[in-house]
Order: sequence, then structure tokens, then C-alpha cells
Amino acid sequence: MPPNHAELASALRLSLLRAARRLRAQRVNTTATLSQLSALATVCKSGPLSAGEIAAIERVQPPSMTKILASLEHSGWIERSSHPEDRRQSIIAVTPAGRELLTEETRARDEWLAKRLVEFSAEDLRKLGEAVDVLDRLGSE
Amino acid sequence: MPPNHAELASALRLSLLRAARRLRAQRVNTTATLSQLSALATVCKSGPLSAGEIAAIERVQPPSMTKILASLEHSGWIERSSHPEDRRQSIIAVTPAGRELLTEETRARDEWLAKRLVEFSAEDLRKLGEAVDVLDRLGSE
DNA sequence: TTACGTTTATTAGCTAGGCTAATAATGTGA
DNA sequence: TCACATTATTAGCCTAGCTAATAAACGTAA
Repeated sequence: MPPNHAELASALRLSLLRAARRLRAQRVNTTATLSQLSALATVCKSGPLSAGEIAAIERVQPPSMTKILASLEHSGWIERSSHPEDRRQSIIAVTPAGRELLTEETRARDEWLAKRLVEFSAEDLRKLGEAVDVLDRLGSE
Repeated sequence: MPPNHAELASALRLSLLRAARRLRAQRVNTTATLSQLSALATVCKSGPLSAGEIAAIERVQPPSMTKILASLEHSGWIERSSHPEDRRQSIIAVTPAGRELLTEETRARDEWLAKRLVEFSAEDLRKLGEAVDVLDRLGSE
């Protein structure tokens, strides 16, 4: 284990970026991209939201989310309804098709990683599991 | 901690992608991109290599590496010499300028992460440190 | 030695996925 | 009412990957 913050930071940065690149390259099913799925999952989990709220949760700028939402709407996975008080916003919700896609797609995409995880020792899995919540805090503050 | 492979896979995928997105957005110094730095670091570490070898180590397709190497050469951070036996290949090595850039850039880029790490408990840091080598294996097999 | 298949690298062109700056539309408050 | 703020979108840029096609060099077998 790296003995100080700087060395840990350096090692973690390289490991994270390479692992993420590897994950992103895994396209078991090409009906939706990872960014689309991520946004869809957010809407599905946190209920109907405005575009700005989704962008904030996903930590992207509003224009980036505009693109993602346009593709999700075009595919029929989300739908917009008008905000009762503010006509600038629209309320975005997952459609049944979107919900179904999310379930299937998530399972399919997790398959590769889960298969890889089988090769790891229980000790390794414990380490990964413990790191998940720390990584969450690292990525979402 | 997620109780099985599938759940761990799902949680880890989301955490990794979000943390990586966050890291990638950190551009303290814009003289080189992360892909360029990663390739440069590989050449620096593993000695003179051919383009194909670098692509294999970085886990990208040859055309992607062609682009990266062209930009690195244009900036004077790598140089090519002819392969003594196979004139299709060229041997790629880091220049002194490239080596210097790598040192400075890595330190600068690590700064943000290191600062963030200071906010974490010793326990969290231990978890991250333990996860690094597991992530390495996950990303590089 | 010539011809053919293989390997290595590059070029061309596509897509995703992010960004900033500028614009449009709506809301809010003096 | 008029100025400012907020929300979303559009336009245009960049990184970062991919596949398909091409060029050049290599190796081998007739």
C-alpha cells in the first residue's frame, strides 16, 4: 500500500482510469450507451426530475445532459411532461420501456464484470466492496 | 458490502465510472491529454517500444495509438528511430523533454486527488490503497 | 524469383461524450 | 414595467475511442 497521499493518488489515478476505460469498452448490447444508462438509472431511482436536476446528479453540464436526454427521448425511454408552475422546465420520467431496458441492460452489462469477479479471491472482492463506498464519495462530492 | 458478484459488479461499475469522470475532468495543466500522458508513461516505464506494443499495453486499437503517438511526436515528447530488422516498425522512445513533462504533469495532476484524499479517514485510505492493486488486475488482464 | 498471404502502421471517417459561449424563454423582484 | 436571474437549448469545439480500407514491408512456397 502506498505510504502517503501523493503516491496513493498517483497509483489510484492510473488504476481508476484504466479500469474505467476497460469497463467502458465492454459493450455487450449496443442499444444504449453508458451515459444514457447512467442518466436513465438516475431518473428511475430518484423519480421524475428536471433536466437541470439530472445534470447536477450526474455531475455534467446542462448542455451535455440536453444531448443525453434528447437521445433517451428519441428512443422512447423517457417522456417529458410540463412543469405545473415553471414553463421553462419539463418533468422527465422513465417510460415502462425505459424501465425494462434498464433492468435488462444493467444485468447484461454487469455480466462481464461479474464473470471477471469470479476469478478473484474472496479477499480481493472484500477489498473491492470496501472501496466502492469510498469511491462513491470521491466521485460525488 | 454487496453480498454477491452481480451486485458488487453493478455497484463497482457505477462508482468507477463516476469517479473516473471526475478525475478526467481535472485538468490542472492542459499541455497534454490523459491518453497522451498514459502512453508516454508506458514508453517511459517499459523502455523503447514499437507502436503496436504500446497499443497492446494501453489496450487500444492501433489506429488510436497512431493518433496519440503523432501528437506526442509533434510536441517533441517522443522520438522514433528505425527498427534494425523490420522497416515497417519504428522504435519509439521518450525524449528528455517528454520525461520532464511526465514528471511535472503527473505531480500536478496528482495534486487535486491528493488534496481530496486528505479529507478522508485513515480507514478510507487503507481501503483505497488495498483496492488499487485489485483494480490494476481488473483493468489490465 | 515471383507471387501470395501476413503483419504493421497509417489514413479516413464515424460515434460518444464531454466542454464553453451564446441564445431563447420564462420567472422574479424593485 | 423593466432589469436581472434562472433554465434549457443550440452551435461549435475537443478528446478519445472504434472499424474499414490502404500501404508498405516481411516471409514463404512454388
